[in-house]
Amino acid sequence: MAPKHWLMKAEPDSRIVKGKDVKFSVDDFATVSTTAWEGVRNAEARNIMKSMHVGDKVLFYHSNCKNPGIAAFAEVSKEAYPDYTAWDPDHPYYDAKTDKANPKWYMVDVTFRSRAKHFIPLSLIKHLASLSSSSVSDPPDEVDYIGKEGMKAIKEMALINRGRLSVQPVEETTWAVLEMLAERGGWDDMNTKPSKRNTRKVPAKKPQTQKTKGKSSAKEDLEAFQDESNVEQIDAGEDYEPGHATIGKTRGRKRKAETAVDASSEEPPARRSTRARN
DNA sequence: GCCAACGTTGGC
DNA sequence: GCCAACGTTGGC
Repeated sequence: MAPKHWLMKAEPDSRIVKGKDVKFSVDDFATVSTTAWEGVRNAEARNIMKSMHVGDKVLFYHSNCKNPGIAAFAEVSKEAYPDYTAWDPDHPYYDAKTDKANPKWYMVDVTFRSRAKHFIPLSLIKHLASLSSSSVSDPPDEVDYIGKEGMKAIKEMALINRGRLSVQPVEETTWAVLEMLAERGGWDDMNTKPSKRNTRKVPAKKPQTQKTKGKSSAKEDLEAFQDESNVEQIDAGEDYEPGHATIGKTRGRKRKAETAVDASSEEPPARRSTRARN
């Protein structure tokens, strides 16, 4: 089967959780070469990882930092196996509600391939996405090489529409566009920042209740991640065992959140938002 | 550090 | 099974 494409977020800046630094930057990644993507504690992201195969392509994304964006290219090097860090009480992402007899959290191994020659800032991606708000538009001159199709592909990225998903699918054409951007660059003199005014502004603010809006959009593509079928227990220590540097350092995967979801059995199909938006 | 967006929990 | 309250993500 042709390799699929994904985007995975890590935090390049230091952040201490339970006394441990969860930072994992592109430099850290290049140094260790292969890392166990532990710490994902969101059911949808976990299910997506379970659907990955060796050889699938991964975009390594810098999140929760000054300049978020795509920093490197990587590849899945080991399919999903139980995330043993969930059972370690001292680990930043320990989850008391899961046990070895019935693993709840999984991780894959990801191997570094190359740095993006031109770091692709989220601000550029968002800027391009905003240019074609309604109809499909031509790209700015600086990145005209991505074409209209490239603009469309970017606009449909989960990164734009599902901002909080830490592990997300990337369409093949979108991958090609991003690869091209990383290779050619050209936007350095472009103003991709939203400019002064606060883009996130929303009219009347109403503390709660906002969840009502319907953004139904791009979650359709996320279908097919239900999985069910339990990846059977695979021993976690094949390439490096717990306690090894890779783990000691911990990366900045997603934090906790989530739970419930499966409880007794494996989750129901594609549960993304449970409820939330409608 | 703020806070909007949105995912999760728990009462009913 | 709905939905308000709460907690987290992550851009800015």
